[in-house]
This record gives sequence, C-alpha cells and structure tokens, in this order.
Amino acid sequence: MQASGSKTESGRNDLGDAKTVGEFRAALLDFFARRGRDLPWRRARNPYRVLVSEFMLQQTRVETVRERYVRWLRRFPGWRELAAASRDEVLLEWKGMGYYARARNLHRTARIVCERHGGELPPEPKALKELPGVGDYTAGAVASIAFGRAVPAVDGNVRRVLCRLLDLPDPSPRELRDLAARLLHPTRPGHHNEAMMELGATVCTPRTPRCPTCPVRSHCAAHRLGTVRERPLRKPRRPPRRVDYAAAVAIDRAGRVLLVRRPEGGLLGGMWEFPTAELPCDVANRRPNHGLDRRDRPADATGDPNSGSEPLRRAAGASSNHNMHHAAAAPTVALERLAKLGLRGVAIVALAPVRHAFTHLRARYHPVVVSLRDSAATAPPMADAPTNGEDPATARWVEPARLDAFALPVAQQKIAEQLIAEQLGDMLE
DNA sequence: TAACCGTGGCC
DNA sequence: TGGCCAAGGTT
Repeated sequence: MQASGSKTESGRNDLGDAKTVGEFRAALLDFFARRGRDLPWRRARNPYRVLVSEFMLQQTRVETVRERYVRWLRRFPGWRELAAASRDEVLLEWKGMGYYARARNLHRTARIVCERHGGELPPEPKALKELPGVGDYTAGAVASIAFGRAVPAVDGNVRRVLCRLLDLPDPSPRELRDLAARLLHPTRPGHHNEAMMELGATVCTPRTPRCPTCPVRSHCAAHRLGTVRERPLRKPRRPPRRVDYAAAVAIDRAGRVLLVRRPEGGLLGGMWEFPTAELPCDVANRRPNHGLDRRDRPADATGDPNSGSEPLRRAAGASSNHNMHHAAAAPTVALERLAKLGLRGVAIVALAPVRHAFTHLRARYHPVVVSLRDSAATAPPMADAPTNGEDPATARWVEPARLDAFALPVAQQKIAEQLIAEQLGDMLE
C-alpha cells in the first residue's frame, strides 16, 4: 500500500512534506477566518456549550440545530441547571430533533459532571470518552475546541475532505485519525478542526462540491485526478423495514386522552405516545420466504372489530383503499392494546393513516379513537401516581390542548393534530 | 461488523 | 413519492 500523502502520479508533492502541510494549514485557517459562518455556538464559548452543540450536531443539520441550541441554553444555561432537570423536561426540550438517546446521554453526562467532576468537564479526550454519548469524534472536538488540546476530530465532513485530499476510496477510521493528526495545526487545533468541518459543510460537499472556490484545491489529489465525485466511496444501504401500527387514542368522560411512556431503550426511548401496537404484516407487503405466515396472526385480528357495538365511523381523509387490510385490523389491535392497560372501550373513529420514515424503518400509524365514556375502569391502573421520584407515571390522562407539554415524537404529533382537527365534542356525542 | 437510532430537506 | 443524506454513538 502506498503511503498516504506521498508522491502522486503527477510527481507533485501532496501534503507529504512539512512545507506543503504548513501551506495547507495556513490556507485552511485563512478560509475559516474569512468565510466561516457565524453560528451561535461559535460566539460565546465554554465547555458546556461546546458539548451541547456537539451533541446536537451529531447526525443533524446546522439549520436544524441553530435555533434549538439558543433555546436550549436559555432553558439549561449550564451543567447545574441541566443536571437538576427531570427526564421529561430534557426530552421535551429535545423534542423534534430525533435520536433521543442523545438527550438522555447529555442529561446523564451533566449529572456525572456535577457529581463526579465538581461541575467541570474533564479536558482530556480519554476522560471525555467515558461520558455517555461521547465517542471518538465528540471527545476530539471538545478537547480541541474547548480546551485547546492538539487532538484530531474526524466527523463525516472531515472524512470526506481527507478522502478527497488524498484520493482515498474507503480508508479505515484509524487511517483517517492518523492522517488528521498529521495535518493538524499544532497550536490552533480547535480552529483547525472546525475549519476542516466548515470546509466539508460549505465547500467540499457530498453532491456538488464547489472546487473552484476551494482554498486548498491545489493540495487535493482527487481534484487533480478528477475523482472528487467518487470520493469517498458510498456503501449500499439495506432497504428500510416496513411496519404498520395501530394507535389507540383513548378518550375518557372528561375528554382527556391517554398517553403512555415508551421504554427507555430502543426506538423513541422515554418519549410519550398514544398506546401503540404493531399490526400483523400485510401478505402483499411481504417478500417470499420472509415474515410471518398468515396463520401466525392473532386469531381475532381479522374478525369484526365492532361486533355487537355501534359501527366504526371513518374520519374524512381516512384511507379506504389499499390500506384497507391494516385499517380493518387497527380497531381490534387498538382495543387489545388498551385491554392490556386494563381499559375497555368502544372504537368510534378511524383517523387517516400517518406515514413516517425513520432511518431504518418505514412506519404507518393507524389511529383509532376509542371512547371510554361508558367504562368503569378508567381510573385504577392509569392513576397519575409516580412510581418513584425520578420516574413519574408511565401513563397519564391529558387534555388535548395540553399535549404540547409532552415529549411526543413527530408521528404522534401528527396524530394529535388530526385529533384536534376532528373536534372531540362531535365524536363523543 | 453491522444494525440500530429521528428528522427534515433535497432531488 | 421515495431514496439519499447530515457535525456519531452504542451494542
């Protein structure tokens, strides 16, 4: 294997000697000083703010984070305030940003910093990496940006920039780290790392790189070889799984709706939702030799959900064609879900299906409004009694107008919007 | 190693 | 509409 950054086919020195590397660093820092964006987390800095911004920016666009970051700092100005907050307060503030494990980890980190580090973030990468949610990249970014440590920080942007600079198709994380460390400006590592990311975000972009305006294009092997568009190599992704859910919108006598908290780990962990249960797979949606056989369905899932009760109404916009199979099973599954919570009711309205795309999941929610007004069992298991100090009840009755006060994932917010648009009064008559 | 974990914008 | 992607970390 040819040593990275050594002689190229054209015979030019390409980041292989100290002089060239020095020129590269200077051009990079000059670019950042003159063309770097004015972003909130680049203004007033302290270790807490740097860490918050890095958590928020994991796999998330700058434009999404921008306002959320400012709002977060107003709500949780420092370690102490964040550590003192409840899980619900933290998740509510994170609502809509996705990857909610980040919020839980940031919260845990704040408590660790307060309880074990005297309220000060440790500056060494090794100590940083022991904090929940802090990996190789974040440790390097915080150590260099907040504490001036000369350590590399390789994120997706930096990886792309490096792959192009040296025309590497698919280098290992170790290679990238070594390479980044070799190029790193020894006395201004924070600015250097940020400048590399800024270059990747605004100039050396994935799709249509702006090579004519690139401050370091004279150092770029891919530019010279015409391989910029193919660097780095893309890996094929597996197609997302398809899942259908029934969502039970249970309404009690007072017109309140029931929310339950999802379990800590896993998808949307700790977030609130209308009680939800997976629907049996649609035969037509399955690939041969995969998934469940038809007889694996729950025996009553295909029965008439409304036998012996009033007929189910369909809200305007509710699908009645190709979703028919799922839409038909949804009321029964929704009632079963509520039965597990000790509740018995009557399905009265099917709302329109809500489609939602997760990274590795294509979900469809089939909301069913269930009236509990004639039920005698709306109280006991649903009491608001906290189970312990930190973990308030896992189920709560909520006035629809107050749903905003709960950390609902986006798909659940869509269901809530439909519910409010449908006008509860009409339904309960 | 590869799967899992959200969301919104873009084409 | 649907696939791709964006300042990763965890298991």
